[in-house]
Amino acid sequence: MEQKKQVKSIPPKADDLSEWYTQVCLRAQLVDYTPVRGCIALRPYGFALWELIQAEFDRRFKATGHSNAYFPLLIPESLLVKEAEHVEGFAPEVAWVTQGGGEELTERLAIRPTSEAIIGTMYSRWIQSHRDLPVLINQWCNVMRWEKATRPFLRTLEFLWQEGHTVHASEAEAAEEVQRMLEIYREVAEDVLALPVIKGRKSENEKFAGAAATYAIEALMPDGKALQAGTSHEFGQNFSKAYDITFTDVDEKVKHAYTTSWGVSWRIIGGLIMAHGDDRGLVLPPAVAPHQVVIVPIVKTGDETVMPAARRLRDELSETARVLLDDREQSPGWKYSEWEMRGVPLRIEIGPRDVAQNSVTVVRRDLQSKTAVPLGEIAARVPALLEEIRRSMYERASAWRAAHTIEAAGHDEFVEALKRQDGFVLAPWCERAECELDIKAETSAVTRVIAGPAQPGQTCAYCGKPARVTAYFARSY
RNA sequence: CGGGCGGUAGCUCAGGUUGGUAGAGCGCUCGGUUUGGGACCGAGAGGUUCGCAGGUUCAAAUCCUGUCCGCCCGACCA
Repeated sequence: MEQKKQVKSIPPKADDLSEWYTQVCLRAQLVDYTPVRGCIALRPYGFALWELIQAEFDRRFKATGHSNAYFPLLIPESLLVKEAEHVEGFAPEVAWVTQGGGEELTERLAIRPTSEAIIGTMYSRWIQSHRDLPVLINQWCNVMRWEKATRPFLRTLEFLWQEGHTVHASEAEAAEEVQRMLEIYREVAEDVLALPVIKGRKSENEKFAGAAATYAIEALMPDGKALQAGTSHEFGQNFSKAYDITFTDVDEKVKHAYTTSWGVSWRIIGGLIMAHGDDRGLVLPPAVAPHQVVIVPIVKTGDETVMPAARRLRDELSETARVLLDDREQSPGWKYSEWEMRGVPLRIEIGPRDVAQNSVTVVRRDLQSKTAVPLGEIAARVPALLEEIRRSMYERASAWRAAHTIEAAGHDEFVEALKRQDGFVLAPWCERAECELDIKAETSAVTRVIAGPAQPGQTCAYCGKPARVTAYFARSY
């Protein structure tokens, strides 16, 4: 019908992912830029999305015995520097407070880039006996890292995240914790957010500053770059020695404990946006969509049947889903575009024709499919439809990732695949740090995670030395 | 941090080279008609004067210098 575009649309996702991404973030009203460089404002719709994601993680943390707590934003420099590798890793991106109350501070205070230092310090006071262990605490908070290049959600100076910090009597128990939490990250990413990820250990170069081992989940973005969507770290006794976290064990000996930390940030929202969005805008996974269903009434002048029917429908559906009845003055077409941009999974159109036929028109955001559904059946079908959308989104993303993951064994094949920058390249690798740096210099790709041990006799796809592992390589965000 | 581009109404942008005192479309407000894919008509408001600070000039949105912010590429980065 009316094809003239009154409102500027966003560029096609495939043409310019960066611009598309920025436009979707802004026009879906998730975030806005602020007068502070690199710091975004989370608007109500974006914050609602974050709260729903938080709830999915938080529920699982609690179910595995963790409690939430809160620690200071400011960390005295003397505490931060106690773990040498840790401070070296974070030093370039720490912001410092040097004045307070109009006076120069005697010791400058770091704005936390992460809280190992302050939490470790507190733990040393709280733990004396093996009976005090394990300590299973999580903190939801903001942190700050002085990044040079920033983008909404993916890399901002200040960001919201969660950091779990646990203490254990044995290395084995700590290792188990690290895997348990990594699995929760995978579960939320895949089963809730429909975001397929690979799970594995990080290389020496890529691991967390001060960690004995780092594990991560990595998602693949449409431009072939990998996005680290969650990390879980084994610290061994590195931090317990630095922060003096000791306990008297059953054998009456004083021992250093084993600690872990694990974190997920709002960066995962950036992953969702890029993985699922399309040329019309955002496509949200139903489980975390602030509005799972939007009802758009089509009211002709003089009609008195549509609005009451729409309100009844809203009340009925609200028992099982988050429903919004959009009764604003704008035209129906305007609302369709608006809610498509904002990623609402299901739209229900109800007009005089529907009312007359005792049905509604249901439109799926992921497929843009329109179906007439009898009014009497819609309430029962919404939950199933939402689940079907999640499954369909996951399958589409999985298929895409599978098509962009290749195995390479020989040097030329490996280098060419990485230079195409088209996705994950799985290859046998020697696990040497120098080799990884060489690969990066030539292809700008790095290891994302180590999938497992190499087959006996395999050689490194890049340098030809004996392979120790099989690793996923890609460029990264 | 290096290279490139940009900043003028809420938004998208024109004006700039040839300095002369700021415009369009959309949005917004009011009234009316409308409403099945971003409706239409009429009236109206809206810029401390063009990111900010200096400079040149009788005169700067326009020229010069610096600076801040944003975007892209690169470097860097759990």
